Amino acid sequence: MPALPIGEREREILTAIVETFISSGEPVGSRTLSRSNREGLSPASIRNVMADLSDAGYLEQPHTSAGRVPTPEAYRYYVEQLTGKARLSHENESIIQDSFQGVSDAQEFMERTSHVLSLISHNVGVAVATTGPRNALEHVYFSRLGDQKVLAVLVTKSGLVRDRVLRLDISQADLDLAARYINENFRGWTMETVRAELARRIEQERSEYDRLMKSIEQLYNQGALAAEQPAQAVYVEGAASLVANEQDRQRLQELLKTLEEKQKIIELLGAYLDAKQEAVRVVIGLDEALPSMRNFVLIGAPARVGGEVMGSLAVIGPTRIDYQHTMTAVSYIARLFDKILNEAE
Amino acid sequence: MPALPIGEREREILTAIVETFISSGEPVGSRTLSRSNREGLSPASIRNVMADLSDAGYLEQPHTSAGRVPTPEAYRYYVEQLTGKARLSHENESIIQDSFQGVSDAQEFMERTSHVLSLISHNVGVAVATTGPRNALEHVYFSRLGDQKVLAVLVTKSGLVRDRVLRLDISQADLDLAARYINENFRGWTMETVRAELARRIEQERSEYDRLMKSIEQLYNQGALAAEQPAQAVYVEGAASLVANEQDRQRLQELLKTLEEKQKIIELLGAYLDAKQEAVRVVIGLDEALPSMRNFVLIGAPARVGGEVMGSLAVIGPTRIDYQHTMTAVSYIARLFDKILNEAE
DNA sequence: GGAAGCACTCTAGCACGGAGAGTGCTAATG
DNA sequence: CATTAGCACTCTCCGTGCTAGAGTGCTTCC
Repeated sequence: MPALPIGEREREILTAIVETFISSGEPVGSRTLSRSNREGLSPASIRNVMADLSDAGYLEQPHTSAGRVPTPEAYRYYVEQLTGKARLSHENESIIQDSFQGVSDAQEFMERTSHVLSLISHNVGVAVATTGPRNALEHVYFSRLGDQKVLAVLVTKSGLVRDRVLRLDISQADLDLAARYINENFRGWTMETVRAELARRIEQERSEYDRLMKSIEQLYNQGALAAEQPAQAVYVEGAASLVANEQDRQRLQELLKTLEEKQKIIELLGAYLDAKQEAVRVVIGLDEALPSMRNFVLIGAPARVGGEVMGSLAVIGPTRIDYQHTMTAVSYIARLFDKILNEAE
Repeated sequence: MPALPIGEREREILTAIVETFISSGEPVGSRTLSRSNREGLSPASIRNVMADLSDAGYLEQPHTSAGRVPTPEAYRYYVEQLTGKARLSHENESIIQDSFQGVSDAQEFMERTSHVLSLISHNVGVAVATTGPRNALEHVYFSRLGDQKVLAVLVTKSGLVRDRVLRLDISQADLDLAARYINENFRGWTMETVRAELARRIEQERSEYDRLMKSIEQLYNQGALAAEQPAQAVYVEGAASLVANEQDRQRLQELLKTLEEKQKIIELLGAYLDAKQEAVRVVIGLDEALPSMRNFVLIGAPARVGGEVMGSLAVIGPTRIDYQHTMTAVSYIARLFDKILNEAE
């Protein structure tokens, strides 16, 4: 694959091919391109450039007498040179405004986000609300449910609620003491420091017989304070749109199956959307993370509140996606998230 | 459609047709049937019976020279005459045992249920956990999250947790008083009586200036004690299996879309699975409730704990579904639900 | 360097025809 | 008299052959 110095003409033709293919879905021929190209180059000249772009690995031909199709490389190049200055359309803006009307907690925001993203992008909208280790503890809350069972509720500053039932046999009085101890000592700490500090204290006081610490240790061991993602906080919507884009039934089936594996979706977003990045990220070709998602694209961003990552949102779609508008929508919603949840606290 | 007195021979042939069609998916011809039929009737005799069954509305022909396909009427008849004595296969039994290992709350049970059902039936598994008005209150719990926001957590005896963020400005002290009042007075009551009684007391003491009652009224008005279904407690899994069964892409798309509308799924189950019914219910033809589900079938049962309905579970699939095994699995899981959650309380 | 012309390649779509499966009817049969 | 064998008929499915169309690469000309 010889490196090609991409000049103005090459750039123009490549973006034209990408855009035409995105909107038509069919291999782009030199004739078609010559007609739409404003400089009025002849098909033959375009063919020359196309041949070069093929050599350089930007274009592919399904078969000898077909037009050209962009490779992942071409999409990457295309996305790179997008200005990113597009405004959200009025229609989409009002969809978004309507959808987030009255929403005030992260959980609910994320749920709507997946819906809105799938609506706007006509693809799969994904949103994950993370009860991450960096979230600040608001309080915990334990309640005996019956023999051997304790309900643990963990509330973060941001209003995320994580509940789980533990198999433990501790009296309500002891549970109350434990909750009180944790709330009084650790309110406002991040979950990760709470856990670390608790582990330390448990270790330290193990020698003495301390009823309180013993309850706490049991609760701790059963994961009462684990802040990982509860499965139901992954929202995926718009699977139906895959039907229109994927011809191969076998693959369609695999895709749908993958989308139902929430854990994989969490990993996918986790792998590509890191906390540091500011803007929208576009990942072309998801096969590294998920083999079934070869040829798929992720357009996503972390969801932050005042610098703290609270989750992520993304659109998953075929390489043939409207990059510009989707990126704009994702970035808009990510900012909206910060705004709405900031004003709340 | 003349009524046909269905005799032994008709019954046998009809069930044979239904079973053959379910397993092959292809129109059943008289020859095929004659071969598999143990009585060894000739194709010609079978044709006579088939003609009668067609007249009576039990069979249809895609075209003149094709075999016969059962009508919804035929499926209803078929299901009716099933003995229901089938045992769960060992394989399925161990799938179920493994999946519900360590599960102890309703929410989690339901989540797994949708998964297991889709796995066993190779169709769409659906489960809804209802925080119904008949659930008994364990306790409520309010926490101020910041300006104007209050987190309300409602826990039922059965371990269902329902949380929501309310827009209210009440001090934490007042919230604590309100929670305490409710917990002390109403613990163990059903949500519907709690709400009724609270409404009564609020009304009664409206005249006097009572700070406590005023907080409670605000909380009440904002729905802190509303027990309706939160959207995320609907679990749908196995959409991928539709791809294999539905040829028409247009319809496939509609189906997937419908499955994402949780509200519709809740209504669907609500409409067909009522609390009184004991056993598994089979509904053939869902087009009344959901037009996109023409030709689809629901096999479901309410999920009870000690007589109290806590949700419902069902398999949704094409008319060409393995009724016997699916019914067995649904009924088994419904009983398991009662067992697991009973032992818990 | 760009454009025009031309031979070549590959696919999509359609008509055609035979094989196969299934039916309904009628006449023969135990 | 119910059952069956036989037969003519119908309809789909599938492979074949053909054509139109789109697109390419290469060579030649400006």
